[in-house]
Amino acid sequence: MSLADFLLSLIPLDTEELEDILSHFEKEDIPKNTMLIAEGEISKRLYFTESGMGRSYYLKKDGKEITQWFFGSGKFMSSVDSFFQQSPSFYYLETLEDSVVFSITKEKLDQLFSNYQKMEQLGRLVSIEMLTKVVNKLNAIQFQTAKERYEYMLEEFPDISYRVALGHIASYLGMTQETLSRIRR
Amino acid sequence: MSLADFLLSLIPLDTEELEDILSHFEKEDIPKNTMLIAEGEISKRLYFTESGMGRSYYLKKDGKEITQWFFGSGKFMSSVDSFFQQSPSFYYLETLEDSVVFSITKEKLDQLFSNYQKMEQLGRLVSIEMLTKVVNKLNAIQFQTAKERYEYMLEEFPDISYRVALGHIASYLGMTQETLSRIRR
DNA sequence: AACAGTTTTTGATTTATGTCAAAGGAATAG
DNA sequence: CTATTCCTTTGACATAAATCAAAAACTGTT
Repeated sequence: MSLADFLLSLIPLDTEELEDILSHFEKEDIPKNTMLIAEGEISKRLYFTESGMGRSYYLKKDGKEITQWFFGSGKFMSSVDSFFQQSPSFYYLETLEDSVVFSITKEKLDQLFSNYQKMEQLGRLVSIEMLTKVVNKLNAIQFQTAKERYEYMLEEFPDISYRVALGHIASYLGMTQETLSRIRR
Repeated sequence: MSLADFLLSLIPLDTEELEDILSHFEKEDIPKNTMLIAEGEISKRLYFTESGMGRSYYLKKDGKEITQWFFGSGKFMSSVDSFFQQSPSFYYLETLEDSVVFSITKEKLDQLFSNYQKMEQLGRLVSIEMLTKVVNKLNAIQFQTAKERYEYMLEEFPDISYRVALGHIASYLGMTQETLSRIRR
């Protein structure tokens, strides 16, 4: 999904406004397995995924990677708190496939927020959508068996299950790779 | 924390604006154990908690209550998706203590959003703060032992642990009451 | 103060999932 | 095309936490 289509699906914009807003973003082609943000860095850019796939993850004390979220086409990805608070990121962000993204800096986004009330509104709508999804995942994780969690994932993100490595999905769902492998069989 | 203080802590407002914004809210005294929203209802109001405490919860298929979130002083409470999408609520919302709240309808809030860009901004900031907290909880729940989860709770919400029934906290943390009781000892 | 109801604690047992280890498959690079 | 590395599956065993059950400690009400 293109950024223009995404914007228009949430807020009405005339051609001029749309052009101006898009001009604040930069298109980038990013190869798979590229790190966009590392732990401890301050996230400089927010990325809109036009095509491809990314994930955020963090490292547990024992060094294990825990996938925190997957970002597919039509989604914004970033280390949310790091980008908005300009604080060191707790997460890594990387592409899992060759991706086309539109990125924007915090300064430019703030310009958009102050120039367009509609962009504030968009920010609010996107945040609430994300909040709802995270809450859904939390409920799924918190009181369901490993099998039910995998079924939740198949429903909520059907494409991810075959595009992404098993280990990434397992940690996303809060279980080991071995358990997920047994469930799938 | 009063609603006025809360607003001013996030966005600058002159006296007139503040007065006007506050006039859209209604103050209510709500006794403890009052149900504000039941499952299946469409949430009519968003509540700002000035004092007291509330929680949202849902029922599993087996009838067990799962606490989804606690709302203390200075927080907005509602069934987020139900209120903003005006869809049937998946959650119950109830007070756990006598509470003073300021409530607002969706129509009035939308008026505020369109009259004041600053209110859109506030909506965005509040959503992102909530998103960050939910993500933190998710991380805590997903890969920590029951004991570590309880410790996370003591840090993040120190007051809740002694104001709220054990069973409510246990389900919030994704464990049984018995387990939490053993951890506490 | 005593009762009824609720909430918390304690004990014994079961179970889902984690851990460790190794083998089998698939992907990537030279 | 072959070798190296990475990813997935399978097996045996360990363990944290759930379940079931009952006793003990609170709480509020008459």
